[in-house]
Amino acid sequence: MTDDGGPVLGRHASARATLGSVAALAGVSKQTVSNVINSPRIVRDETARRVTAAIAELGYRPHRAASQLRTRRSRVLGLRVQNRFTDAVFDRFLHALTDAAGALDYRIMLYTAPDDDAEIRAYGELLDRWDLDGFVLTGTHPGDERTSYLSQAGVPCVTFGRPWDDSGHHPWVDVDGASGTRMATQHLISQGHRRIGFLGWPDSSGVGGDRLAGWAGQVKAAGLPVLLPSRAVNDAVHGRAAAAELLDRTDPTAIICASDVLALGAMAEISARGMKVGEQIAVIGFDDTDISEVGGLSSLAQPLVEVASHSARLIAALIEKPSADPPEHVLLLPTLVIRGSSTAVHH
Amino acid sequence: MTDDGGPVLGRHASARATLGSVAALAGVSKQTVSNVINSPRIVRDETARRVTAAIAELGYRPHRAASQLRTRRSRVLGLRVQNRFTDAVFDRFLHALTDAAGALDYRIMLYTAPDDDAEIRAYGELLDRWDLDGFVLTGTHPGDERTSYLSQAGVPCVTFGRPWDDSGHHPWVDVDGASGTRMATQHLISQGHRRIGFLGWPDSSGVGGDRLAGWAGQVKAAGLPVLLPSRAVNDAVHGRAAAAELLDRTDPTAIICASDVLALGAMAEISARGMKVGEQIAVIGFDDTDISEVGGLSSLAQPLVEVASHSARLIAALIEKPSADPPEHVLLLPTLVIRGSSTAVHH
DNA sequence: CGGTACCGTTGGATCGATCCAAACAATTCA
DNA sequence: TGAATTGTTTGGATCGATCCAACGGTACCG
Repeated sequence: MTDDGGPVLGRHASARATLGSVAALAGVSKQTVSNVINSPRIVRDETARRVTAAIAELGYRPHRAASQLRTRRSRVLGLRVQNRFTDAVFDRFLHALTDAAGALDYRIMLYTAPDDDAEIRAYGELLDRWDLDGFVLTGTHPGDERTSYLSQAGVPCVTFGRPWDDSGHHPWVDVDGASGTRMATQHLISQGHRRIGFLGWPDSSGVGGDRLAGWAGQVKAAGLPVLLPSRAVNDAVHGRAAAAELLDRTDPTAIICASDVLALGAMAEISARGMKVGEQIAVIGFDDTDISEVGGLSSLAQPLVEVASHSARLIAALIEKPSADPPEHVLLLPTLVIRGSSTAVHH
Repeated sequence: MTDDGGPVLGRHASARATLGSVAALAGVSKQTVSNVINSPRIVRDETARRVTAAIAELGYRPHRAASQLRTRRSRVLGLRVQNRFTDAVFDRFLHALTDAAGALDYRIMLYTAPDDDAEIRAYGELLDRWDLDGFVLTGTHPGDERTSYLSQAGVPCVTFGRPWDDSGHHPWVDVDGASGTRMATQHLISQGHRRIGFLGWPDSSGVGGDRLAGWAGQVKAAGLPVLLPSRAVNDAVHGRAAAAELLDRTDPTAIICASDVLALGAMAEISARGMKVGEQIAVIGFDDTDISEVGGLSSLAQPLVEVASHSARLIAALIEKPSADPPEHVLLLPTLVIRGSSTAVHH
């Protein structure tokens, strides 16, 4: 079999390039080649040029496993695949994170776990066998023990989501849900609404509580009645039932929902009652998923690309120079995307 | 610092267990320990017992990078994160695949690529630097060059999706969309429908063509009019417009859609015209996403857990014994989940 | 002119598992 | 009993990159 041209797919080259072969071609030692790659400053310019040329000519790519064996650094981050994250948000985040990590030369390795305890049990294997450099955790919640476990073990991690109880000795990135629902409320008020309800999740702590608080605060600040929220687990069927209850009990002209899925349920209920979404009752969702676009649903969009790039940046920093500085926290604002569900004329 | 108890998190143990330390404890050579793990049959029972005990006592876990350096096997599979797969299907597949691969001691590593060419360009780096053992490809389509590229390079791969043109020299797993839409059509006929339309994607080859063919075949076989399908790119807005066009042009009493997203658009249009979905016009979607559950949309559910476990099994087999046997192909049937959108009384 | 300092470079040991060939033990057969 | 056979176990080299200690060379200083 002949070499089929170039180092595009190393597997086919007659012999894959190694530090040694590059060194031989450049007429220097292996160590110098390594230095050119890892600590360019200590190498003389002219030497560096020769080595760089040799690297290019051979299409040399450092072999991770070899490096990893010596340094105990894998350049791989662990990410748990959630069964159902906040709906359709997870896969967009996944894509953005893979990109952002890749830009810093990190890769994402997936794992699953039925619950947090199982996840914690899985860490040992992922660290011992695979040398993961760190974890990106999503879906933080009150009582979350994962971060304290990891930081105690000295393993770098970032969370997408604030720590809801401990003081947060790790870096995190989050989206300010309260500001989002505050914006949504303000928008509805400016459209003339006076009875604005909230359709949330059963759990009033964590993310759900945050989104609820923004609505409640703004409604109260405007001197409007704070209608008791209705609650449902995050699927459209329960959302619809809870919306029905909310409509019957509080007679609102607008409903802000903790998620698009709940909003979908609410819209279904409103339509089923022969009313028009946006005209008789305004609805605003959260997450700006496909659902929103179809249904003409106003919704709060999370800046997932930014969340991902900050996450990658923070964990890379933590891995590369474990500093004593206080960890950085990033809180981003969602964007209100206005569609027909909150702007059609009403009354 | 003292050893904080047990090998749960190896990083903290005073010294991590290696083949050597296990061998010393068991009073055998490193090679024998390795044999116990990798080729148990050639080791005497009593020796194996001693070694196994030592492994347990030290909480030994083989270090992948070391093994990988020697064997060129990483036990890692590459998977491209699609921006938008067939909606909400991807993240469920991802979860199932991570699980299924994990059960065979493989891990999933993600990568992104804007298009197929970029993906092919990315293979080199993933193979050379990371030693990926193989790829799980999704979203196959006519003209797909990824599989031929990989098989030419001798890299194992499985596809979720049939090869739509080449003869398929690689194993694949797919869901029989035509059978699905055939079942859906039959179901509608049994509900008394005579004018059954189809709302599909612009591209009539590949997945979309398959789903369309099932509908067309069954309608024709029943001696009913084959109404010219309407087509739209896969989002609800275009789906709604295309549904409007279909309703105007062919006056159907039922519509089968190539996806739930399109079905959502269709339902929106039907409601907007003051008609009731299921009563005046039946709708059936594809993928059985959350959308279906809320909207009471009948839909074809893909058996993603099975797809994932077959995919994992097939690629693992290919990696572990690259045989000359013809590659295995698995075609699974979707399940028709019947809801109100296709059963409410009509006429 | 010898000594200290620094800079760039080098050889060799090392990470932890697996490959291979050779050594050893147990069993069979002439 | 000795030789041939089969079955287990072992030492040492190896994968490819990085760590570390030591090297020769140039510059500067007293």
